[in-house]
Amino acid sequence: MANRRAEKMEETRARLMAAARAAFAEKGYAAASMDDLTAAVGLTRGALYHHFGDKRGLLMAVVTEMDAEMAARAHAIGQQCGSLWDALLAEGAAYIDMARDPEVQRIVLLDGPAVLGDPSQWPSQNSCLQTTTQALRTLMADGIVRPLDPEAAARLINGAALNAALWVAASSTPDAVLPKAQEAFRALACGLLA
Amino acid sequence: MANRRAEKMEETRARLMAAARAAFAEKGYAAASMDDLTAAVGLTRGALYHHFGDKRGLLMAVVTEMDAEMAARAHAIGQQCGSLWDALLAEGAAYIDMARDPEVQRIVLLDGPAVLGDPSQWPSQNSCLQTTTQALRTLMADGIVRPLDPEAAARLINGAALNAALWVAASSTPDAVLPKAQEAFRALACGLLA
DNA sequence: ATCGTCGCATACGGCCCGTATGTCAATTGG
DNA sequence: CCAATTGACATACGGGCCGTATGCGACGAT
Repeated sequence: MANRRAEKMEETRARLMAAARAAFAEKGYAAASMDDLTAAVGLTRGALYHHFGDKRGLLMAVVTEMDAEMAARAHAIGQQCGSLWDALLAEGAAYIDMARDPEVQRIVLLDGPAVLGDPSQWPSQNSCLQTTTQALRTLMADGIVRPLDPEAAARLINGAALNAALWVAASSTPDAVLPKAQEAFRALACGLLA
Repeated sequence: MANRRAEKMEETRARLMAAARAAFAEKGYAAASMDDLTAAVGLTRGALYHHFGDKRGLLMAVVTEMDAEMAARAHAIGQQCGSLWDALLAEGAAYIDMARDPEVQRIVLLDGPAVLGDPSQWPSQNSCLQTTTQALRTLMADGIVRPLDPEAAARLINGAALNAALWVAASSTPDAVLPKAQEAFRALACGLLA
């Protein structure tokens, strides 16, 4: 069967992406050398260009993967809440929390937008944003949130959370700052209520 | 007098920064060639490294300049408002509006954070953030804004505005989207009121 | 068992950055 | 008024990295 070949191919692909996550997070996108990156998993640039086309393609693959992971995690946390509104708040808080991960911060929040452009136009469609928008739409229909453009509101909410996360992560005392950021986030979000 | 020499030096410095603003805005930081950039104003890389140390130093100088311009402009707009609260809202809206400028967007909002790190730790101290924080502190003392960490609230407000601006700028119909973004911003900000 | 396919390695050219060195004008001191 | 020095800027060099073109060897089809 042609299975053996495909399996191995998938494995090298996964190894390259894992190495990329580590290298991009540690050195930053620009300073990460493709030679070093591939050598770290016993391959060469040939494999990389075969799978991802170019350096940017590799970053896009990594960002898409991480974006999906973040969305899944936030969604799972939201599911555990009673009301949709509480779920929205919880997802925002979870988002802030996840951005404390240096890998997420550097790759998804800093280099991603700079290299790939506006997140809302990524192939992954920025899943976090999509779920938030949908939740807001429902909440507006139920009269819980005041009528606004759902996408605009989702954008601002996510933007606030994102910057809060950056602030927390860059702080010298992240654990002390985190609750302040989350409290301010909750206060801001209440501005959306009807 | 030693003046003549200093004047000429300042002029070349200004010419380099102007060329850098144009090149960084058009090509992006990574893709901007220092050879091309300096040649565009009739100089060589020698002048550049003499004045700014390295490529990053040039970006830092440009960002600092633009950041100061933005802060001054926002502050001027805020001054025209009757109440401090209105001023805060107006400054936020002005911030969103300014970020529609592709130069600001690319240099200050995208490449700046990616290359120089967290904006709140820039030498320019991100003047926008500073004024916002101070205004919030006063508003809290007056009981207009509910008690929160002023820096946290300022961070989130600015973050929301920033992302709104990116969204507007990346939109295919910026003029149609701008009012939606500004309305959503005002709604969010009301969450801070006591 | 042979041939084609393709995943991956190797080789090459070119761009760009940072530094070290050179040069010439302006300034200073006598 | 002139020589020495400073400093702004140009030129030259080395190294690294990316993208592409080419080569090879293994796996799968027939």
